[in-house]
Amino acid sequence: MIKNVHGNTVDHLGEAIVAGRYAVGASIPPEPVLCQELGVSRTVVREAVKSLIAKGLMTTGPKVGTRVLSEDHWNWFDPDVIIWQSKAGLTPEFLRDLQDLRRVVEPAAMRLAAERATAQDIAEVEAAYAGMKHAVEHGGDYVTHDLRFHQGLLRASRNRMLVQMSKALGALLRTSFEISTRRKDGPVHSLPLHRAVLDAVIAHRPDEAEIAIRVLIDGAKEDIEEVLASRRRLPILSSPARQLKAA
Amino acid sequence: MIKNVHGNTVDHLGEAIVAGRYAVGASIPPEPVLCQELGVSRTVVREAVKSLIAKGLMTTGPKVGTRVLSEDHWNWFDPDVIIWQSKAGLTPEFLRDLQDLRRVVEPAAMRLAAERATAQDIAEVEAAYAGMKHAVEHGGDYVTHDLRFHQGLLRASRNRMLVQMSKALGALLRTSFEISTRRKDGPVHSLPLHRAVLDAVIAHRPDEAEIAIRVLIDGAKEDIEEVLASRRRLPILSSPARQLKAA
DNA sequence: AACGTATTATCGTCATACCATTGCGCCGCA
DNA sequence: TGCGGCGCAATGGTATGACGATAATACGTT
Repeated sequence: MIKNVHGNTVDHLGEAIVAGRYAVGASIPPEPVLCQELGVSRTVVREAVKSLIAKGLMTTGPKVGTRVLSEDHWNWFDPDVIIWQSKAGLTPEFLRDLQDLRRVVEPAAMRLAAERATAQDIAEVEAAYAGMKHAVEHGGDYVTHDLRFHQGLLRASRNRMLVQMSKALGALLRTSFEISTRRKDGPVHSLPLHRAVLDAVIAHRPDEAEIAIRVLIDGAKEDIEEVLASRRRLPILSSPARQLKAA
Repeated sequence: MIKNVHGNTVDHLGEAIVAGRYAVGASIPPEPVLCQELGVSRTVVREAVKSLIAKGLMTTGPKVGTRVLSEDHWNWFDPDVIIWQSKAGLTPEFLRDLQDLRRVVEPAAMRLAAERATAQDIAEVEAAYAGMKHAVEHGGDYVTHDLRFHQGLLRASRNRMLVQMSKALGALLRTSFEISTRRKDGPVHSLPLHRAVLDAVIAHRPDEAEIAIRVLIDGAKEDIEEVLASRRRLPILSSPARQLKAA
């Protein structure tokens, strides 16, 4: 498990920062101290910090130390940052922001997908749909295929920025889907809705695709809010994001 | 000008990669060679590479070398990546992607802003508007205030993701605005349109705000397409993005 | 009391050495 | 002659130590 020291160090520090374990604006322990705490060389610490700087989490300067930046400086579309946030605990604000984003991005992306999707794009999404259907009928992993379905459609929009978002949204979608599927009959209900989206895209009907995805998202929204409301007393949702790191 | 070695190295490599000077999938020269070419130590090269890895531009591995990843792996919302892309030359595809994104994001953001904007948000945008008005009436820098206007409204959406986009969109918006203002009477025409957006937000009317911003964006779209079409024979647009680095 | 200078803590850069991984070619064997 | 395993070496990964640059702090001078 102790594979590469660098990655572990970045994760460790990134998680700590995103979790708010260091106050924003405050200085992190000096390099030599961190070296000792983490049991790694200064080289590793410095390279890890450079990575975090690149992600907008911190700044450094001689004598001023290494300071944590405020949240509106992070690169919120960096998959790592999203994953760390997921692990740190999905706050209502974070879920709201992401849900807003989904409502903004996916309908528009479906419109573009309906105009631009290639045969290969469609084939991939069909495969994902088949997986979902199989999971509903014979049991199995529904969420993974659900994720592939949505990301495939995002990719079909043929817009680099939207594709980037599909990566960033991965963690949210997975969480969202796991919440939705927690309700009995969740998949059974949502399957035809997915079919409607896909059919509209195949038929090159942007308006229908947009409407269909809206229905889907709003359904998920209710599920999330419901679970969120009942979670006040519950512990943090176990982080499902780790599995994304492979991609 | 030779301030910090690290930043220069990152910029140098980042630009080279985004400009396509290294074929995707191909290996970059080994570390020692880069050290010699750039005249810096191996430490600096490694830290720079770590930064670029964090931005999704490359991967490394023992013996396999440092390979540049394909475009759909970059973090397209990283301000640096956007700037490098701008410097490398704004391809029609890139402009199309960003224009699509603007059409997707800004109307939705205006809706949210109309619902959530605080008094301070409004004040900032009003200040920007005043700057625009002053520039129109007495001459001066119009584009900078135009940029502040739009970014202020994005921030007013109170959504971290959208705020992040406002930073990433900065380079595009500036370019877009400079193209638009190149036409005589551009500012004179767009000023009342900006006023309409701001008024709608102040009045908390999401629908009106969305419509108003749509008019604004579509106007800019025409300008961009026109300039783009007439640019076939012209050299690359001089990069205006450098000035954003201060922020 | 105010200002300028000296101190010093901390990051920035460089240099060197050795470890770990892995692609590739060599060698031996069938 | 063909194939498979084994070892070499290239390349990034990590560790260490030294010195430079910078800016916050404290001290001393006016």
